[in-house]
Order: sequence, then structure tokens, then C-alpha cells
Amino acid sequence: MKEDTMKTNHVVTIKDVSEHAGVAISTVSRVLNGLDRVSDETRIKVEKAVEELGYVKNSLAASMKTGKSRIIVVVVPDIINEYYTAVVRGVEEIASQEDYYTMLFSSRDSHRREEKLFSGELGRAIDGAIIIPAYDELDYYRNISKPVVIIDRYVSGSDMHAVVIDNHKASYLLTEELILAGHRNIAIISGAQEFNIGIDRVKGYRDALKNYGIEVRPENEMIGNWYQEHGYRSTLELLEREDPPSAIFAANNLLCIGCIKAIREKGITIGKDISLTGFDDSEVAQLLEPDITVVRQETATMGKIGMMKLLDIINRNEKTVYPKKVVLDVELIRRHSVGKI
Amino acid sequence: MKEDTMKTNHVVTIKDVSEHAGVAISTVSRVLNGLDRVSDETRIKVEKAVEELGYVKNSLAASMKTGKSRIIVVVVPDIINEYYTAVVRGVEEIASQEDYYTMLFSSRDSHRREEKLFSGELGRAIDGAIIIPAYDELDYYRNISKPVVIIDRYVSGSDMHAVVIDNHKASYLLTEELILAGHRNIAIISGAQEFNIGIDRVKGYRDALKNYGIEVRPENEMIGNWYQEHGYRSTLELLEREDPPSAIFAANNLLCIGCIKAIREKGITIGKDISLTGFDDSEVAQLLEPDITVVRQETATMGKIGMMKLLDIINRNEKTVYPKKVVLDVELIRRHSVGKI
DNA sequence: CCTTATTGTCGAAACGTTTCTACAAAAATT
DNA sequence: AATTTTTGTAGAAACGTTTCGACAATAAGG
Repeated sequence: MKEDTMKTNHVVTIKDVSEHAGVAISTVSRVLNGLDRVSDETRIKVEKAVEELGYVKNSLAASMKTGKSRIIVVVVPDIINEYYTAVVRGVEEIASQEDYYTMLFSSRDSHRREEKLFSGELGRAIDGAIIIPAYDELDYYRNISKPVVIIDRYVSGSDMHAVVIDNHKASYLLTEELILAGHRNIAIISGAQEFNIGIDRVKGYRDALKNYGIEVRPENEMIGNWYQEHGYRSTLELLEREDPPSAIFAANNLLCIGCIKAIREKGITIGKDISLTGFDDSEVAQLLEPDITVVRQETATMGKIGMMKLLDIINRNEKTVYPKKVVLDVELIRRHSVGKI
Repeated sequence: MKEDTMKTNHVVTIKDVSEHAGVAISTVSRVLNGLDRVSDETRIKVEKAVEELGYVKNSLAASMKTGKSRIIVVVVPDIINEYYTAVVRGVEEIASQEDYYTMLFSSRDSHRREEKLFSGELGRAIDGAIIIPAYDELDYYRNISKPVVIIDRYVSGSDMHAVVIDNHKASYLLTEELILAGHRNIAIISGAQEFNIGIDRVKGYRDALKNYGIEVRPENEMIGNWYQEHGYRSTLELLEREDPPSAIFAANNLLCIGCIKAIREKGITIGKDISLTGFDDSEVAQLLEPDITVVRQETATMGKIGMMKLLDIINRNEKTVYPKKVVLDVELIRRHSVGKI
């Protein structure tokens, strides 16, 4: 906290500037916002005064008048998951380019925390939101009285603005990869069947199996949540069966970590005794021995496009280039966690 | 954006509440803020009106009057590094308990971005800041005209409020561990010698060597930056020497990743051909084969204490329990990346 | 019973902007 | 030269709160 080095610790306002420059307050405001016509002469006078007094706008006061805060909130399920922070990075990049401020908010996958956010004071203060939802009831998000773009997770049948990846294709590719290596008994570990990320990933897996004429076995579908613990327990259970699968597809990064832990614990070798495909790429996936076959998703791009869409909505930009729902393509990254059978 | 389902899309203000309850505006405000004396009768009238109209306070307007926004900004060097996000988690936990909002800001280790933040409008709007600095000039941070707590990185000689870990001890322990395993030719890979995190870590390394009567060899100190690339290049260089070290101490998580990449590339085995200690613990460090010996830091605690300190400063709490500079203890986590010689 | 203290409420000013209306001066058109 | 248009500026109202001073009504003290 700065000590009171100067007696008159007066914060300089637009009024001070106007007096110092010898013009009206409104004139200063117009110069500052580059509005209307202002003679070069006065503009220079004002700019000089701003410089000399070290004026910086009180954006809170401005917000009150305009109703715009230039703050947007980014809601992620978990701040510590690098998959989500990569999305946030993309959002931030565009936002700061356009002089918007971003507030990061972690819902911790709790819908109650989301609700509290949007029904509270902050919900009134923001200009818009980019949300990775924690709740599969589309109506809730639709009724937020601010511009909203949904990212990553999608509720099917919703007509909201959204940016997602092609989960079905990703899942299909990762399963197909296992099939082409000769595997027939393939398990999937996935999270809940609420959002597209759950439903489409399981569907992609099933469709791949069907397409190659392989029986879809319900006991091979380990559906639970998206956290490491579920990946761990499911894998243990799978490996302890009489007829264990020869390959596992873990449908997100945390599940994959849990899965690997369990496999290690059992003392068997990935890529040899058991094959594995993950989903989200990361440093970890590349560094493990063997490195994991995954799908590359343009996470940062997802954030960027989401933010650009949001800006289009806020500014009521008619000639936006984006469809309501943007689906990004994915690409298989072949590594060494899949062994031929 | 909510469509105009209702004709009069009027946002309900404190004035509406006052009219509905039949009291003065000021009375409503007093009820809302729990100030002064209000008769039970009117309090109930007001609360009922608030409920019925669904009033929610416009905190921007309030901020303008009070000069307090209940927003604090958390500045981290990189939003995607889980070490930093773990700190942020701790901050958020305390902040939300106390009804403060947090804005996350990534400086990308650029002092210019920091400067822009604090000299700009937002710098005026916030009530305080928690900063992992990108700049080693203490004067800069001291002159921020808001309460500030420095986290993780510290500028020695500074008298600012700060929460850090005991870097010297951590570094000493990690080096000692290698010495006790019989290593004599030990290299360190570290970032710049600006903050405590660089200086103390190198010093801890040197002190451990000296203490065991081992020669400190300048060519074994690979000083650069804190990023993966530096870890990678340094390791390659070390391994290609005529007399390569038998052990490497990588002084942060990214350096350690780069180091491992290089070692893998050379086709040699960690824990056997070369020993390795890292610094920051993480999922990765546990999952690698072998898992890496590191030091456990209470990252979340660091964030929590930082936020509690900040609150004390903001509220001018005299009887704070925290010293100006809080140093947290560390603990060695022995895994399997260190081999006996 | 009169004075003084306390309690609860009101009205109005203030916070620092933006923006609308009005209007004078200058320029352009007759 | 008289009128109209354009240009630049000023003044004031408004945004939704908080908070201060004023003031009745009631309670307490003498």
C-alpha cells in the first residue's frame, strides 16, 4: 500500500483534466473516447493535460453509465486441468486484443457454484460469458441474461452458440487404431453420458466396433465420471477379469492417467501386454514410456473462436463468419502405446 | 442473450425496491448492507420487496461510491503451468469464502504486460493483487498503489509482504540425496539468478556440495531460463561431454521435462545410467518410469496464506498472525530416479 | 412535566463518468 | 450581404448506489 507521500492524495478525475485544459468535462470525455468532432487544437490541449496529470479512467464509473464493463467471465470445471487452461489461453489472447478483461471462474463441476455466479452481483456486472458447462440442462444456460458461448461440452438438441470438437470422429479414430492393430476385445473408460463428450465418445467407439464387425460388449464399457480415480478403478477391474481386454481406450486425460497407474501397478507393460489410447494430448502423454497415442485437439483455437463468437454476439455483428455451432476437426497422433496382436 | 419476452425490460434497482416497500431509498440500502439500526418491521418489508422483485445489487454502481470493488487480481507468469494454477486454487478458495472475486491474469513472464495491467483502468478498479512477479525490481511492485502480496518469487532485500517456500533447503535436500547415493559429479540446471528461486536454489546446491567436501565446478551449473527448452539443451550438452555428470538436478518442473526428453533421446536410463532429481511435484513426476524424486511444496497453502495476508492488509487488520515474509517448509519425496553409484 | 438522549427514517448530495440538448461561431450556400 | 448549414463546445441530466445531516417520534432522565 502506497504511503501518503503527498498530502493531497486526490485521485485525478476527468474534471481535473477539464479544468487543467480549460475545456468542458464533456469535451474531455469526447476526446478520450474518440467520439464526434473535436478540433485538433482542443484535442491536443486535452491530451497534454491527461499526460501531465497522469489521468487514468475510472472504468467502474464509466460502466455504470454505459452498462458495459468490458469484463467477460470464463467458467471452467477445474482450473488445474491443463486441457481447460489451454482453452482459457485462447480466450485470453483474443480478449486482450480487443481490450476485454477476463475473469476466470472455476465451477469445480458444481452447478450450484455456477448458479451462484450468474445470479449474483457479478452476473450483472459482466458483458458476457464463455462456459464449459457443469450442468446438462440446456435451459439453464439459455436463460442467463447475458451473451453466452458454450465451449467443449454440448447439450444435444440445444440451439446455443457453441464451439466443440468432433468427439465422434476422435473416438472412432482411436478405437479404429486399436482394431487395425488386431485387437478384438477392446474396453472403453468414459465419463457420464450427459454431454456430447460422454455420449459421442462412447458412440464413436461403438460405431468403430460395429463397422469392423466386432461385437459390442456392454461389460466393456466402463461409464462413470471423468476423474482419475474412475480410470484407476475401472482398469483394475478390467485387468482382473478372466478374459481381460487386450486394449483400453481412456476417453480423457485424467482417466488415462488413472488407467496408466493401474496398469503399472499390475506390473504389465503398455504397448506389449496391453494396448492403450488416450484422448487429450499433453506433455505427459508424450513423455511417458511408451508415449501415448492420442488425438490432437486445437484447444487454444477452441477458446479463440469462442471468444470471437462472443464478441460477434455482444456487438450484434450480423455478418459473423461463424455458424451457431462450430465443430473443430481432430487428428490422430500415432505413438507407441498400441501394440500389434 | 435473453430475448425481450417482457415488454418493460427494466432492470430492478434499489429505487424500485424502495417504492414497492414504501420506504426511502436510503433505508433499503441500510437494510441491504446491514448497517445502523433498522426496525424489524421495515427490515421485513424491505426483504420481502427484494424477494418479490428479484432485486440484485449493481455492484459496479456501489463500487463507484465506496471505491471498493471486492475484486482482486492474481498475476501468474503462465496460466498453463499447473504449479501456478495450484497456487491460484488456494487463493480462490479463501477469496470466495470472503466474497471476493478473483481475476486471473497471465503476465507471460513479461513485465510490460504487468505494467499495462497496473497502470491501466483495471489497476484502478481492483482492491488488491496477488502477484508471482515477472520482474526483479522490487521498487516497481512497491509503488503499486494497492495492497499487494508477492508469492513464490521474492526479491531479496525487499520488505514487501510475501509468501515463499524455503528454496535453499529444498535445493540442499535434493542435492544431498544425490550425494548420499554416491554421486560426486552433479550438475544443476536452473533459471536466471534474479529472484530467490534462482539464487537460493543454486546456493542450496553449492552448499550441499561444499558440506560434503565436493568440489563446486562452475561448468556444472547450467544457468539459463525456466523453460523446457533450456532443460533439454543443457542436458544434451552435459551428456555429450567427455566427463558427463552422473547426476542432474533440474530446478523446476519444465526444466525437468526438458531434461527427461533429452535423456530419453540419448537412449540412456534414468535411475541407472544417470540419476535425476526434480523440484516441483506433479502427476507427471509420479507417473514417469521411473518416478522422479522431488520436493513437496504446499502450493495451495501458499495461495491461501497469500490471500489471507492480503485480506489483513486490505482491512488494516493489526492483529494479523502472519509475519511480513512467510516461508513455508518443504519435504523430500523419495522416488526412483536416483540410483546408487 | 419538561428537558435531553436515543432510535428510526427520510431527503439530498455525492461518486466519475457518458450523452443529450442547446447554442455560438465559422463556413458554405444563396 | 443575408441565410442556411456545419462544426465545435458547453452545460446539465442521468446511471444506481452510499452516506451525511436533518428531523420527527419515542424513550430516558431530572
